[in-house]
Amino acid sequence: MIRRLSQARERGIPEATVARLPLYLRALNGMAERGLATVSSEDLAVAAGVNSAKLRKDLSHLGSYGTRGVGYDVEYLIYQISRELGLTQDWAVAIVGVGNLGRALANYGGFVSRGFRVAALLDADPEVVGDHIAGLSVEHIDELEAVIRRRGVSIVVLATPAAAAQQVADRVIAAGVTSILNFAPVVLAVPEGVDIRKVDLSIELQILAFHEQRKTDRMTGGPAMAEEWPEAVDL
Amino acid sequence: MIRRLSQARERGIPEATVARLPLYLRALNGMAERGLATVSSEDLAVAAGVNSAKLRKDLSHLGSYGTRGVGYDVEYLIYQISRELGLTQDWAVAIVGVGNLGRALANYGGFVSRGFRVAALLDADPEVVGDHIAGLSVEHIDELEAVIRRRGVSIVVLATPAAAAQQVADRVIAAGVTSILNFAPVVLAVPEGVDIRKVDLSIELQILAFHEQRKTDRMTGGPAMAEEWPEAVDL
DNA sequence: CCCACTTTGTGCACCGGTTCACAAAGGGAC
DNA sequence: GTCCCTTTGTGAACCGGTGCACAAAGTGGG
Ligand SMILES: NC(=O)c1ccc[n+]([C@@H]2O[C@H](COP(=O)([O-])OP(=O)(O)OC[C@H]3O[C@@H](n4cnc5c(N)ncnc54)[C@H](O)[C@@H]3O)[C@@H](O)[C@H]2O)c1
Ligand SMILES: NC(=O)c1ccc[n+]([C@@H]2O[C@H](COP(=O)([O-])OP(=O)(O)OC[C@H]3O[C@@H](n4cnc5c(N)ncnc54)[C@H](O)[C@@H]3O)[C@@H](O)[C@H]2O)c1
Repeated sequence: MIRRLSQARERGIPEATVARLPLYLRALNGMAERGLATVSSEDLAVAAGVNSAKLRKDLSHLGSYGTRGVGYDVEYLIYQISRELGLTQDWAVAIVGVGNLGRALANYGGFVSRGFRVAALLDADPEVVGDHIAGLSVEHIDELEAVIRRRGVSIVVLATPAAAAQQVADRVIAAGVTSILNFAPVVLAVPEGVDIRKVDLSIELQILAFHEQRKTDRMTGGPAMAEEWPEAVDL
Repeated sequence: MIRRLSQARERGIPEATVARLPLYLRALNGMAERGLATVSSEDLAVAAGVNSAKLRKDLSHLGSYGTRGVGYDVEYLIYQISRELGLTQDWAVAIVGVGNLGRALANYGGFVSRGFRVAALLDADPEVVGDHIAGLSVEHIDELEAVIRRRGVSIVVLATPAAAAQQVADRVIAAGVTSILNFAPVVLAVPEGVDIRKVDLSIELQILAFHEQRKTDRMTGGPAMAEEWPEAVDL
């Protein structure tokens, strides 16, 4: 029986599933706070905003933790998902680039709570170095490698200007970090084995604008059916 | 010939393509600045960090703008992508919730440049209302509907605490907005026809942690092959 | 102990998206 | 005008992911 479970979990959870686990975890935490002991896939799916079959399939990748006819034990599922995501240990995060965004991130309490700890703030600007933010003193970028080593930093958040991001990423990777969350609007080139995730406000807005345009086009009849666009367009 | 193009563009660009167009646009802008007149799919693909076949297929959804044997005209392609994304008009954006994050966003110059204009800042805290940020005065949330109407706001950025997000979203949607960029860590329930995009720092970090754990597991031999997990785990 | 009811876990068909590989198209040299 | 070279645009195979639908498993009541 343990055999069957091991098989189910066979090295490798689909990427799409991994991306949803934090969502389930958040919904479950809400339920735990409200004192629910068990939850059905249907209810949890609604809370997480997904289809219940998808939810069950996702959870089945971790093992067989539900009880047919009953549902899932909330606390136990929280534990299993947390463990799968690696949230049972805590992760030291460094923020590089302490400007508008870097400060907001440093002051943000929301992620300190769940396994992540801001362990260092780094910046190149002598004006900024030494500032105290969220209980930390901003250190100089020259200290990067030393800080990463000393504090056991394993995840770096990049909040520098775009022009500096690649160069900082190179140093961070050379120092042994393999997980980077990048806010700078550049495509970072990184060696195999380094995970980059990017958050790009400007892209999100452009995607929204695209759909918004479609919606209003539809309203106003849109571009004519014939004569889709001008024969030639000068710039 | 126009017929064939119209057909290619037949109402509906794949979502995955839409999400990449801003990336191409950014790469193209860099090239235009460096004075390049034309670019091959291969070069542009490298700059955008994608496969060249994918890039060509993406662009083919907009029309047949390349020249075989030569490549794409940089300026013309910039224009076509901008137009497709709806960036030739400018979009009035309101930011609701002017705390740590809202301020960083308001001060951020990066997206004002490309078709987006921060037209209003709104907050519920009387302490914050009236503050001047990035040339705008923070207005009270009670003014929400009036401000949306008066300034022609069509995209709203939500940067309130999670607890307030749904309620603000409801009002914003009731006021006619159908495009929302949500930074609050909640699943928003919205009617059909409203586009929500979310940016969730905490989820990004959790995904990184998952992979980071896998990497270090691999190093240290990982969880034993047999006895995958304890028979029972108390909480 | 058995039956009716609930809910999980998953086989399977389907779908959007990716990638390969190549025919078709255009440019430039002579 | 012809030939060769480059590069696009796309057909087709493939792949990961989704959602339906249902058998299997477990619960609770009588
Ligand atoms: N502020 C936002 O809302 C926002 C939104 C989306 C994206 N971004 C992106 O995030 C990044 C930061 O934005 P911001 O508004 O905080 O910019 P900012 O200019 O306010 O801050 C950047 C900080 O990085 C520091 N820095 C510069 N070079 C450095 C280096 N080599 N090493 C270490 N630190 C260095 C600067 O001293 C500064 O403190 C930018 O790339 C921006 O495009 C910002
Ligand atoms: N700061 C970050 O780096 C960060 C990162 C990720 C996610 N977030 C999320 O973004 C949101 C904002 O974060 P923050 O750090 O800026 O929080 P914050 O508390 O600094 O700011 C929130 C602001 O929203 C205002 N507000 C509260 N209720 C409101 C309402 N009903 N209408 C209008 N305004 C209202 C508050 O007055 C406050 O000014 C939160 O949901 C947070 O979880 C923040």
